[in-house]
Order: sequence, then C-alpha cells, then structure tokens
Amino acid sequence: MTSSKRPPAGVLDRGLWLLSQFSMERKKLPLKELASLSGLDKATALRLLKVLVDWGYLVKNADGSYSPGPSNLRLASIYRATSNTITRIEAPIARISERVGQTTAFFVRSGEERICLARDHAYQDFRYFIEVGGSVSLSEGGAAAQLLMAYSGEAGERHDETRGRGYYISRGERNRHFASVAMPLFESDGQFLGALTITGLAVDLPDDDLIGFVDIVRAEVAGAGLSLSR
Amino acid sequence: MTSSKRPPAGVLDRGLWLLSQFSMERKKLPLKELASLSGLDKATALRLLKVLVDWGYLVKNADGSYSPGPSNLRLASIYRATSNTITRIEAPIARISERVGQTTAFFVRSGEERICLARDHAYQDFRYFIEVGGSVSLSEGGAAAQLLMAYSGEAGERHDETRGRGYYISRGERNRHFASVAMPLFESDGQFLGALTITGLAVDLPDDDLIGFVDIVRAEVAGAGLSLSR
DNA sequence: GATACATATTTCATTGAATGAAATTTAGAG
DNA sequence: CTCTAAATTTCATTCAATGAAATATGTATC
Repeated sequence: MTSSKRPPAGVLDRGLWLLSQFSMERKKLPLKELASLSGLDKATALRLLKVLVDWGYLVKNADGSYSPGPSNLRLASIYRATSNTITRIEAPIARISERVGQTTAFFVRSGEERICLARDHAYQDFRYFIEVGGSVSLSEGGAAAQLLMAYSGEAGERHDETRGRGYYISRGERNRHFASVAMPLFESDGQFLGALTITGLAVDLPDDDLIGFVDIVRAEVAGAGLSLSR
Repeated sequence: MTSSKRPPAGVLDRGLWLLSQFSMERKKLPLKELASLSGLDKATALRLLKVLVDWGYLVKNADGSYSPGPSNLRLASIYRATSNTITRIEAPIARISERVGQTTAFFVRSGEERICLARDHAYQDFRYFIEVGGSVSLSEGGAAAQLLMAYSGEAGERHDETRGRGYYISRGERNRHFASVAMPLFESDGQFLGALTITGLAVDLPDDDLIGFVDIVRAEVAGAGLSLSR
C-alpha cells in the first residue's frame, strides 16, 4: 500500500498531513501504515508522531497503533463556541427536518473536504450516516460537495450551471438509494457560508419535491438572518 | 503582553504551541498577540499560521484575527468514535447524576491540562460551566486536576495522600461556592483512565455526603466494567 | 525455548528548510 | 490626506530536519 499523493515539504505540513490520514474508516493506524499512506520515511513519521502524541493530538494505543487524541476535543469545542454559524443554523435545521420529514444537515468546505457542522437529530437512517464532524473528500461527490465546489470559486460548466440554478440535486450519487438537494447558505452581508442539504430515500423524493424544499429552507433560514442568495 | 514561557524548538511543536494559545477565554487572537503570547517572531508565527489555516485547523476571521477551524471537528469526531471510554462512561454518568442530584463529569489528563470528555446533561448551573472539550491547566486546581496529577505519577506528599485515600475533595478550590469529589477511574486491566467528579454547591454538600458518593459511583461504573481502584 | 520475520526505534553525517531582523505594504484612526 | 500600528514579504545565515542503515523489540512458528 503505497501513498497516493506526495507528502508536503514543511514539517508542520507533514505533521498535519499525517493527521489527515485518519478518517472514520481508518481510525487507528500503525507507524508502518502511516508511513506508507503518507509517503514519509518511517523515521520521519515516527518523529512527527511523537510530537503529536506529546501534545495529545494523537494517542498511542496499547498495540502500538495511533489514533486521534483528546486535544482535538478541546479545539473543537472552542471552534463550536466561535462559530456563530453553527449556533444559528441549528434551530432552522430542526424546523426544516420537521417540516419536510427528511434528514437535514449543514456542511462547510475545508480544503478538499466537506465537513458536517450540524445535522438534525430526528431522521437517522442506518443506511445513511451523517455525523457532526464527519468529512469526505469533495471528489467523492454528493450534493453538498458539488454545491460547495460551485460556490467556492471552482470553474467549469457544471459549476456555472449550479450557480445559475441556485441549488444542486443528486440522485444516488454518493449513496445508491438516496437523493439530496443542496443549497448555498449566505450571511446577510453576502458571505458564502456552506451547503445545507436535505436527504432521503430516492423513491420517496421526486425532483419536484426536492425543488419544493428550497422555498421551505429559504423561509426557515431567514429567521436566523441567513439567505440562499447574495 | 510578553510570553510567559519560551517557545519550543521544532516546527511542528511550534505550530501546536500556537494552537495551544487558544482557549475558551481567548477564542480569537490577532497575529500580534499570538506572536507575543507564544514568544515567536511574528514572521515565524505568520508562516506557521498560514499552514494551520490552509489545513483548516485555524480560520482567519474578517478582522484578520485567527480562531480554531472546522478540521478540529473532524478529528474530534474520530476521537470520540475510537474512545470507548467515552461511550462506556456516558450511561453511568447519567445514572450517577440522577442518583446524587449533582453535576457529574469525566476528565482526562492531556499534557498539563485536564480535558472534559463527558458530563451529564441534567444539572447545568450557570455559575459553574463544564463543557465537553473544555480544558484548564492542571495548576489551576480543582478536584479533577489534583486527582489526575496524583494518579499520573506526580510525586509529592499531597499526591501520596490522595492515592492512599482513593478520592480527592475540594471546597471552593477552583470556584468559590462549589465543592467537588474526584475519583480515579480504572479499566478492568488496571489501566488508569481519568477522573470522575461530582460537583455541587458547597452549602449543599458536607464532606460526608461527598464521601458517600464514592460508593454510589463505584457501584454504577462497575456496570460498565470500570472500577475505582486497580 | 529457539528461530525467523515483521515492525518499531535509534543513530548520525548531510542537507535544505526554518529563521528573524529589516524593509515594505496595508489598513484604520484622526 | 497623514500618521501610526499591524501585517506581510524578503533574503542571507543557521540550525533543525532528514533518511539510509544499524539496532532493538515483539510475535508468530517450529
């Protein structure tokens, strides 16, 4: 298992690059694997890992493998406290999912990933996991990813279309049986914040229904001083 | 405002050192302040900050200041998913706080800090905040901090006593009107996990009550395969 | 309990990335 | 528009980072 990408140059970049190797699918990784996944020499990786463990961003498990550590909770809780977006979006999300009877979630772009900042607590389909903090590569699609790309300056005809339309509908793009509609969310001053999505079983959701959701969302987020266009 | 401590040497250490400057009290910091707090040259700090922003561990606000970014949520959610301690302790915590009618929380040591991994949802006193992810320096006391020091190999008569006693009671140590009892939590194989604390208004909680809580906790955590001694 | 294999850790001479003082630019206040 | 403070860029010097090789540790296998 060799690395898919070349490792970055700087030491701090390399440390964070190591952290980026962890995911919900790869929660625990031994040195060997971290070295090969990251493309770093194992001695180099080992030195960086020591530092990350010292600071609590990773922990070294009894079996010698590494996994994310408690310091991440610390920063996450500060992040949550500063992000007024999260606090403001939670109430609208609850009302939207109530009204449409489907899963509602909010995503932001971070680098080449999309991260879930909030989701409703009501509709948990075991076939379709969305966790707060969960992230997937933008290239792995989904409505949220397409929308985030379109509204964060990505060029291309497909993205032009999305921007013109003001929403993006996907059917089975990321998860075979599901359909989603994603909408851009803007601060009152016009700043782009992220993507709000409504997802449910494809068989329950013809395109017309998904398009109809847009108006519901527009109405609900307005109460929090947010809008779907600049 | 000059730095209290000398900055570490390695680049990765320095990057994480910068991250450690943020806290619930200092959620947003401009370059100037980060440089002086960390003791790093502002050019050096700026370069490191760029990297941290690129990876989403910090965000640069409109006013030029920095604060923790969404990538921390990503790692925090992986951490939460790997930490079976958190999942196992949540149910006992809920039952304990129910039985004793006070705030119950669980803390681990990370470096020179104590981080809250879990707390009950029942007793939220606005004068006594404990947030999941919240952290304070071990030196700033509190029962949890004293207990974590005693059980993570710290030397000293005070810590010997705590280890001998098997719990630590504080009255107004960290927060004037409150009293707490902290107990060590062990994995079934004897591994020390962290400190479980029960906190409430000092006037409601004579020492005898606090000591009585120990047996309740012992009984409740046993159900999750945890114990209060090796 | 000895042997072999795989993974983790340490070492150290070489190299190139990190450094920070100074110069320059940008932004806000008056 | 001018002044001041903060942010950013530059670049010659230096010191921390590097990684190949040697060594150690752990764990299956016979």
